[in-house]
Order: sequence, then C-alpha cells, then structure tokens
Amino acid sequence: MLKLSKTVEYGLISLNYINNYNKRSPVSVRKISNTHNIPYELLAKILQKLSKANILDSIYGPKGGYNLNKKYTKLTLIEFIEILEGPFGIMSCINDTKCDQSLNCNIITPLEKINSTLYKVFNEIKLNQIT
Amino acid sequence: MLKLSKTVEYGLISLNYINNYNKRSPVSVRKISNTHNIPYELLAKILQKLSKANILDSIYGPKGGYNLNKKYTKLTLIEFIEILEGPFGIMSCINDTKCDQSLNCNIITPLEKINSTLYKVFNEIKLNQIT
DNA sequence: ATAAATACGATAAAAATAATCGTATTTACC
DNA sequence: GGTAAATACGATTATTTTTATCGTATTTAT
Repeated sequence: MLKLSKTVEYGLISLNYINNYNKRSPVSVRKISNTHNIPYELLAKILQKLSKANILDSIYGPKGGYNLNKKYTKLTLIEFIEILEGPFGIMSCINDTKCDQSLNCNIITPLEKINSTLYKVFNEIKLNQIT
Repeated sequence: MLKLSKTVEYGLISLNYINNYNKRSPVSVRKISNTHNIPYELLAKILQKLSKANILDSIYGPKGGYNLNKKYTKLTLIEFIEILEGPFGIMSCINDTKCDQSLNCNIITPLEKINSTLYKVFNEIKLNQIT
C-alpha cells in the first residue's frame, strides 16, 4: 500500500544512470539492466515509454541506446509517475468512477484533500533532485 | 500504485460512521456493512484489528458492537495506516532488507527523503479531520 | 550480411489484496 | 436454560494488480 511500483523505481534508476554516464554516447537497455540487476525486457518497455513521452531520445542500431531529452530538465516527479503509471490518485474513484461506496461515501471529501496535498508534494519534486 | 487499500478505506468509513452515530449505543459490523456496502467478513476483521489496537471498544452479544475509544481522539492517519497495514514505506527496502538493487542503488537517498516527507504529511493529519 | 540495438503487442507468472469459510465465544432476551 | 445476534480469529480461496517473459519486427553500424 502506498508503494512506488518497480516500474517507477526502475525508471528513476535509469534516468539517474543515463544522467551520470558519459554524455557523448547513448546508454543501452542492456547496460542498465546488467549494472542494476533489472529484468531486461521489463526495463526495455519502461524506457520505450519514456522515449515516447520525449523524456529520452532513442538511437537505433549497434552503439544505439538512449540519451536524455532536454524535456528531462524540467520534469517533475508527478509527471514522471503519470507517464509510467497513468493518472495519480490515492483512491481509484478519483480517476475511475466505479466504486461500491460512491452512492454513500462519507470520506470522499477529506480524502480528496489529502490526495491533492500529495499531488502537490510530488509536483514540487523535480526529477533532477533525484537523478 | 500509491493507492490506499480497501482495508484503510473501510476502516475510515467505519470510524466516521461510528463517530456520527448515536453515541449511546454501540455500532455493529452488520450495520456498517449494510449501510456502506462493505463485505461483512472483511469489515469484521478490520474492526477487530482496531479493537485490538484500542481504537475501538467492543461489546459482545446482541445489541453489541463497537464504540470509539478515547484513544481515537489523538490518532493520526499514519498511526491508523500502520495499525491496519504495518510499517509505512514507499519502497519495500525501507522496512524489508531484501531488494535486488540494494548492492548498487543510485536512488535510495532521495527516495528516503521523499518517504520521510510523506510520513510527515500523514503524521500531521488527525483522524478526526477525516471522520 | 550480420549482429546489436530499439519497438511493441501478447501472454504468463508471481505477489498483493480482497473476500469467504468455519468454528468458537459472549451475552441479551424470551 | 435455549436461542439468536453479536464479536474473535485462523485458514483458505478468489481476484486483481504487478512484474516478468515471449515473439516478432525494424533500424543501423560494421
């Protein structure tokens, strides 16, 4: 409960790795996967998502891999999370409408407030503070 | 990801319900289960945990049920969460030691800081603000 | 041409969460 | 005293979510 997913953790590890790697050459999935002991296929998918969202630039072929896109510089943690996991929300009823309690929910108002507090916390964290 | 569990939601709904119910008589699991459309057996377990933690006082027999214990007044959201779900942590490596990345983790320090920020946020929320 | 890389949909496995079952105990009320 | 309605609690099952793998296609350096 209230845990970051492996997807997000692996993504952060990767951005950190790429950011601290020799900027001249792109970093391959294989390299990060080996160095940080992350399942290759899974990591590949994560970096593909970040590439699609223009956080990373991809380079095909041997000697290929990923570089940081300039968009990375301004990225907040909440944006990063939402790229990888979809809309943020501590209750599913915030994004989904289906909920067995929705017709008679006595906690929705305070929980929405907490949700927005957490959103703000994550929104104030810039990715380059982490990576 | 980063979602409250149903257990915590059901627990909050219950405390809210009991707090707003006629204080003279205890509230039964059946009553809350029916009113808020929550599976009976599951809810029973949750209230038993809260009773064991002295957040609720239980009364046996017909006309029995649960009342709020005075401990409830000072309860924070983080305490409540930890009673129902165990130690708080946005990464499992904070409470558990097992992690495939632990020998070579490049994000642990900033994540620990974020974890402690979130802990503080939840620690400043009193349960009577929600219920 | 080949090998090393990204791209991506589909599926499978594992883990976590949610729900149910069974049995025991307590107590109000007839 | 018997019965029914309530809590107590361990064990199990079902469901959902998360994590991991598979298969195939495309790109490009050498």
